[in-house]
Amino acid sequence: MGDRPTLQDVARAARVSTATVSRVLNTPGQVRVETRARVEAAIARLGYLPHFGGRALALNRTNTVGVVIPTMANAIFARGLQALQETLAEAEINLLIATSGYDVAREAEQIRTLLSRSVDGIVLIGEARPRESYDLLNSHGTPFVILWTWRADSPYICVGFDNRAAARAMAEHVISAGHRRIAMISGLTESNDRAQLRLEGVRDALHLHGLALDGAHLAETPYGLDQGAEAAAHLLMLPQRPTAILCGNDVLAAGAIEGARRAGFVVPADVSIVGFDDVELARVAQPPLTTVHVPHRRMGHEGARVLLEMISDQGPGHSVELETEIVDRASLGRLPQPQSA
Amino acid sequence: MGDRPTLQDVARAARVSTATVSRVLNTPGQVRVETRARVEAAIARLGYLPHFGGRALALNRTNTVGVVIPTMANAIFARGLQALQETLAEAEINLLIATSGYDVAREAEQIRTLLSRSVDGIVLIGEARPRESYDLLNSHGTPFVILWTWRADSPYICVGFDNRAAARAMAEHVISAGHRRIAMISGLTESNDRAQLRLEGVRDALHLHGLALDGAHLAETPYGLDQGAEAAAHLLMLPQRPTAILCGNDVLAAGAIEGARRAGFVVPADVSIVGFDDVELARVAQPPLTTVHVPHRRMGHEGARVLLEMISDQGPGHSVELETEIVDRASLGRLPQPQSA
DNA sequence: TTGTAAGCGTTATCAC
DNA sequence: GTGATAACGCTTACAA
Repeated sequence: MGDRPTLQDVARAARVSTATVSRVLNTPGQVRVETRARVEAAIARLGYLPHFGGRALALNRTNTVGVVIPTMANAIFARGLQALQETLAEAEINLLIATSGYDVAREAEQIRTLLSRSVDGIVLIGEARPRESYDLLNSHGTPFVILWTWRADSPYICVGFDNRAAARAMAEHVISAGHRRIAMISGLTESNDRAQLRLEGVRDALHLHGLALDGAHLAETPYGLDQGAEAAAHLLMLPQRPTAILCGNDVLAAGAIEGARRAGFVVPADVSIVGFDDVELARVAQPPLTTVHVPHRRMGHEGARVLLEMISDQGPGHSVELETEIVDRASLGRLPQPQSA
Repeated sequence: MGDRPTLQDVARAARVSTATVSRVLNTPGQVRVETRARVEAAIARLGYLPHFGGRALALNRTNTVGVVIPTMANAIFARGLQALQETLAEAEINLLIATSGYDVAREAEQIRTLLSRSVDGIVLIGEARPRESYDLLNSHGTPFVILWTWRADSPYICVGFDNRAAARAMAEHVISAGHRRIAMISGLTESNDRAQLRLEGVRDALHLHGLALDGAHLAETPYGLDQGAEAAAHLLMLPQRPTAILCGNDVLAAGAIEGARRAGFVVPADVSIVGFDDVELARVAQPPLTTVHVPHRRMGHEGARVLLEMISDQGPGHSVELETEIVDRASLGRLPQPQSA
């Protein structure tokens, strides 16, 4: 006990060579039935399990895909991962998960670790990272795909959606509901391209309608229920009180609803609040959140599929653009159209 | 590109032996400064990263801990994992995450995979699994800890809480609020000891008060918002309509609130609904859920700590019982005490 | 159909 | 301080 049996041990027990045991494991067809039976019996009796390190060394393949996500605490990443894993599991591939805590230096470190482990492929979130990380990835020739974002002219293989366009569409939606005094609670934008793009998308739409997001009406805060609540309370104290608050994700939005309620405002009668992501929280919040539905499961499945292709075909891979969709629930209210634009 | 540099390559480039390069990497103090500088330059220039497989073979250690959870789609596991990972990361240990989908056979398979990868330790959820899995674990001598459950007489190292006692306490709480017609929406109990224990705990408390949970008042369903809603709608159609519904977790409870509302009932005026876990959903639901707070972050941190001890000291490890706590929010209403028991 | 033996990239035990 | 060299467990020509 404690001393793990090796191929040698199995070979001895079955009175064959290690090569034969290896064949039983990998190409059982090449072994005579009786020999095979003897070997299999020995394997079972000893509780033998192949040694991954030895195999990795001999094969230069690990059947492992690595992924670096910002955090597992955000349900949307966890759920995307679940989908990713389901598809990888079908190909008998395991997932090595690392987190960066939204910190680029930590992410770079995690990428090194994954490469060091000879993962067959890597999944990353978003495009924003130092050149060195991309260089390292390329010099090792390890295929990688980027999730949660998609741009027409991205030099990388992306399986995701256009954050900017999606946010712009949501802002348009809010504007066409009659809102003019609009505020935003954004996630931290530093080295988070999804947050940046969503903010830009909102700005795009406002600009198109001759509106703007002045500093006072933009709150930037880490994702969290409390942070959303606090930001909303603050925005609602402003002299030019917003009639609608766009949030960088559903957690912030759910928090914002709570903050608004505590400050004595009724959603959406007094203030409209919309989210982004469409997680369970959006459906449970009261009023239920009008939000942008992100196809997180499809993203996971497609991402896995594309990466698997790159791994087996050694091909360049291809990006996939996924569609988002505005889910109209009840947190967005309609305002009478103002007389003058 | 594509062909990863090895220790040999670095050694050649730095005009030293592989042994010296290895020393620079592992025990830099033993190498003369100038030699070290030369080697480090070569490492940087070549973009060398140690080969994990080779190292695993030579060291018989992988700096990896494996964990098998039912699913990442449930936020509570994802969050527990996040905490687990934070503590492991401090010890430079990586997490290999596998999911079982609440299926014991798949879990057994995943345990084999983890052992095959020579993980230094394993984290499992709950105690319910076939003897063979435990035998395999023991025969390999790989330390493991069990999370999410704790029993005084468990033969395993557990870092968790007493699910039965916690559920009993919640049921007592509901009873002492005056409820007598009580129903439960449980998660699937087959090979899920947490779900079983929570159900038993509720039964314990009811029994103590001369009450019982007849078949009609017990719904067993997979975790999910829709499942909770459906189960609640069904229970509320019963002739002996329950005044309180205990749920196996917060997702079911949040769904139940939705189901009750859609069926025209007001929570908690018409029916009280309580949950278990205390995830974000509980706070966001309207009315906010009265639920059992599970210290998922502490569980992750403590679990990691205990496992790390077992790995380094080779000691037997020790279980840790964590306390749960009832969080009173607004989904539990008080009923006038009935005249007769 | 089976066995022999080289090689995968690292670390560790020796000498020097 | 540094260099040979023998493990570590596995796969895979090549031989038999």
